[in-house]
Amino acid sequence: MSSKPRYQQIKSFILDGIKQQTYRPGSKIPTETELAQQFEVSRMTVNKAIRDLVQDNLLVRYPGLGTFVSDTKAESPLADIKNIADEVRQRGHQYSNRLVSLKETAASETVAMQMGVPMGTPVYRSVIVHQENGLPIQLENRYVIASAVPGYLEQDFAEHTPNEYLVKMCPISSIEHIVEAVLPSDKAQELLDIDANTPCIQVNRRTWSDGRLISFATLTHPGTRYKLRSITKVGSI
Amino acid sequence: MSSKPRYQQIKSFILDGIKQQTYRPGSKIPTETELAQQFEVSRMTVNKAIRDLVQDNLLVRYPGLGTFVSDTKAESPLADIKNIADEVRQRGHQYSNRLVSLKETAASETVAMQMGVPMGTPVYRSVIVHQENGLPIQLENRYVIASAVPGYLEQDFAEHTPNEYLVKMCPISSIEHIVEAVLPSDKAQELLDIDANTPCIQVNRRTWSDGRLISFATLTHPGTRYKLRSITKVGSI
DNA sequence: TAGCTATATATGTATATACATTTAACGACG
DNA sequence: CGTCGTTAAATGTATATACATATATAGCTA
Repeated sequence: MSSKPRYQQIKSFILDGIKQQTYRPGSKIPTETELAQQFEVSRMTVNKAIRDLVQDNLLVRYPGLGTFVSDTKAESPLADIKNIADEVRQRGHQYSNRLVSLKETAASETVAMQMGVPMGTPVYRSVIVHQENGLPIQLENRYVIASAVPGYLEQDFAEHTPNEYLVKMCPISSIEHIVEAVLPSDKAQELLDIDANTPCIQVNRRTWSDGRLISFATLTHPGTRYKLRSITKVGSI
Repeated sequence: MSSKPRYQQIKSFILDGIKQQTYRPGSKIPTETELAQQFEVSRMTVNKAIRDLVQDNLLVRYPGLGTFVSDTKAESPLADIKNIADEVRQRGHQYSNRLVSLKETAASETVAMQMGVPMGTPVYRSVIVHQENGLPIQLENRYVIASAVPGYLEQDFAEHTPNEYLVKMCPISSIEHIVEAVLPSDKAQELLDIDANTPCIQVNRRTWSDGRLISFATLTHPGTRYKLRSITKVGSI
């Protein structure tokens, strides 16, 4: 019956303010002292809440000035993969996809391990083939923690990808990509219309929202049809 | 003349311990209380130092158990592949390499195109096999604009990688990575000791210093022995 | 023997307080 | 009119302390 920690409540308050546009990008949020008075907590508790949000890139702080809502969306290496639909359209090509499977299931042992949840936890699983000008370029096999994204099964993925729905529902705070080279499984060969000897890039992606892991996906691209590109600005060395 | 904050000194102490392998991946570091006594600071100060390192994915904490050095693969936002030597050593393994070729040459047509210089421009070319515990894990084929990095040929690459020398010589301002999946060339098969059907990740990397392109490299990893990992904080809402 | 119960240990949260550092703004002075 | 110094405001660092929570272990009990 323990309620959430006080600093979590303050985080939620600020997060809501950002979502509701009460605090707009670039604008100043109340000072630590003000929030401490408002919530009747010590300044250090407010400090912890704000520190967390700074870590998530939602706020920036300037000593002597105040705390402000970030206006820059951190440019992400591998950001391109994030929105394959946009990427395809940006090339002036036609994007389409084919929903192979979409259902609620219980986490298997391997899935449970990847997602750090108990075996049998309810998850949504979707299998989608993304196509560029009708040619399959990516096989997406995704698991989502059911409790985190209600309404996932009712989505129409013809127009919007599952990922687009995800980022709309919960603010993604962190993404992990593990990239490897593999040969395609039988199922992948069939769905991507390639033969057994076509090397593929496989991206294993996990996303977190506010510290909680909410999705795990494997994205398989035929090496002959797809490349990942990332440009990184380096501060100083 | 202000010295560094106390918590920074404690961070450095722990970081050094990790680098020197005093604290190995998976092992337990001293408790907050112990560190507080050792440094004669309050527990909260130690807490701050450790929190920072947890945020950087260098440590993981378990309530009731202790604080441990992460054993996950070097968190390389692709940019950090640059230091494969460190990455290997951080895993507690032995790094070595084999210099296959190192000489000055004139840019061929394809190289010239990749680097955006006239054909025949003097470049240094090096071919190196990087090894983890004696097993080849990366084939590096690198071209460097000769005028940008004098002394490149005289380097001893046994201890330091070409990349380490590069970043020491010129401050890298930008890095481009293009990742693809390929099957290895005959030469790559031989040097990496793999067969023709082993899928490989090939990273094509170009680096700029102060707006000028200074190097182009292709890094080939057997998919069975190497994965790229990247974690990205996202600021979206 | 299986299971329950302290108990010790280590991290997690929270408070009240103090002083340091950074920045903007105001005002006095030349 | 511009410059310098003071002050106020805000975040940054640090301490001492208290209690909460999570985990493993040892010992007791049925």
